[in-house]
Amino acid sequence: MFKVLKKDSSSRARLGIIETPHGIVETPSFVVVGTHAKVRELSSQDLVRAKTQLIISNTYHMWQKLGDKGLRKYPGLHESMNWQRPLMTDSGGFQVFSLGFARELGGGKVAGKGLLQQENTPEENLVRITEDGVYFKIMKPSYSEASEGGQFIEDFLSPKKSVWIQEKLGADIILAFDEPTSPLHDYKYNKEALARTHRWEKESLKAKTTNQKMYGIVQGGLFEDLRNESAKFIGGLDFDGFALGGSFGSSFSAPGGPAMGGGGINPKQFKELDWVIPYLPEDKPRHLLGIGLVADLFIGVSKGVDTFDCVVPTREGRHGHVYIPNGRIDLTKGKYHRDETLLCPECDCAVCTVITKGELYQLFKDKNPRAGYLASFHNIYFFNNLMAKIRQAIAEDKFEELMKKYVLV
RNA sequence: GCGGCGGUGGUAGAGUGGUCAAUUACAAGAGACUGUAAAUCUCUCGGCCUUGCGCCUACGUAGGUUCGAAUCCUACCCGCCGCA
Repeated sequence: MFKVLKKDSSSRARLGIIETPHGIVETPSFVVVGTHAKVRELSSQDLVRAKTQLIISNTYHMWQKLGDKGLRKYPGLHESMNWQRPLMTDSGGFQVFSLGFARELGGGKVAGKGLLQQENTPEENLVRITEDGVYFKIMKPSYSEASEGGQFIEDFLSPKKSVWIQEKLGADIILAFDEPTSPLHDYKYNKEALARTHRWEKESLKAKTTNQKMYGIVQGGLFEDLRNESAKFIGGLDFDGFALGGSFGSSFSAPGGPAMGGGGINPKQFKELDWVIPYLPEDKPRHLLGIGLVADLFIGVSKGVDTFDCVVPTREGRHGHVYIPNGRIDLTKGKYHRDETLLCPECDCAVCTVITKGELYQLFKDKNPRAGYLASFHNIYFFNNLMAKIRQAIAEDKFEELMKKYVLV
């Protein structure tokens, strides 16, 4: 399924190919997030034009959307999305965190960073974790009506159920069901959660009845010995690939080096990767879950990560932020009102060659959906293209050189 | 000309004696966003500064009543509507 074509001489970076029934993925690669069987704003044609190789959709959300009945007669993500290229699905494990402790404790999975509303306004934890699986508190029939009547029900997601759903969705690569913890959780809780996650992952593997490829997920939070233990345990199971999940230290999310408008970062700080990757089999792909700012991508690659998924290019694009070679610009700022320069002159994507910053500014001000569409398109292209540059650099033994431009001190 | 209604911060529009520098929305400014309940969320938004529940100037203009007025009274100016 996975072939390493070349290893970088100065780092753990590697060039590879993931083979799937729907084609290959050249790695290192960025994975575009299409949670609801749709990358927001973009058509599958757009995604191809933006050099997308692999899309990740979500088990929990598709399950909520379709129900068990709908899933039984679902034609599969490939057909539904009109995407005949590689696909993967997340197991729903992340929602155990994002709808649970992320709401209750505040903050995101990267230490010191928040999901939205990081202020001290604890929200209701919608998740009840048991040893066998997770109960999600759902407002039905719709969120808006729920506030009046308070019609809540609980839906139960277990490793077995997650795998069942993922088999109905039919992605090429599926993920084991896990429980990510918050950076705010202590050692004791992480240890308990890790034991649970390890058991759930074994159950996930056992529950699989198709020939879809399944990745195991390494957890362990911010604790070295737990990460080690998890990498050894999960790495020793018969998964087709491995994902790194859960919470990460605050070194992630740094703006990067001068090329990205930051002061440079120290790769030694990204310890969670060093703790884990040496214990994972060399001949299987490694995916870093939900991480993907530009600096993170470079550091991840240098430490041996093959694929990354992240909502940043699409979400921030919709919010008016566009990634360019020397950082990020906010197109909703008044200074772009009459800016007649192309969005990103160095970029050869379908948007940048045509539209100016001023035009995009106006579209954002008009709340024209086209604004988010164009910005998302460019961002995805930018991320995919950056990964292509990284692959080329590894092939030409110039990875370190390229990384210096973007992230190093 | 007479009568009625109304003139509030960038805009719209609340407030009809004290808790009003004034609800709210929009606009504007700043920030956040990492396996997407996220085309979302947070903060600022009269001026000044020692950023205090501080000082000053403000609810068409000018006076007045009152301990106290965006709120009541008088005159004037302006706008809309009706009648001549």
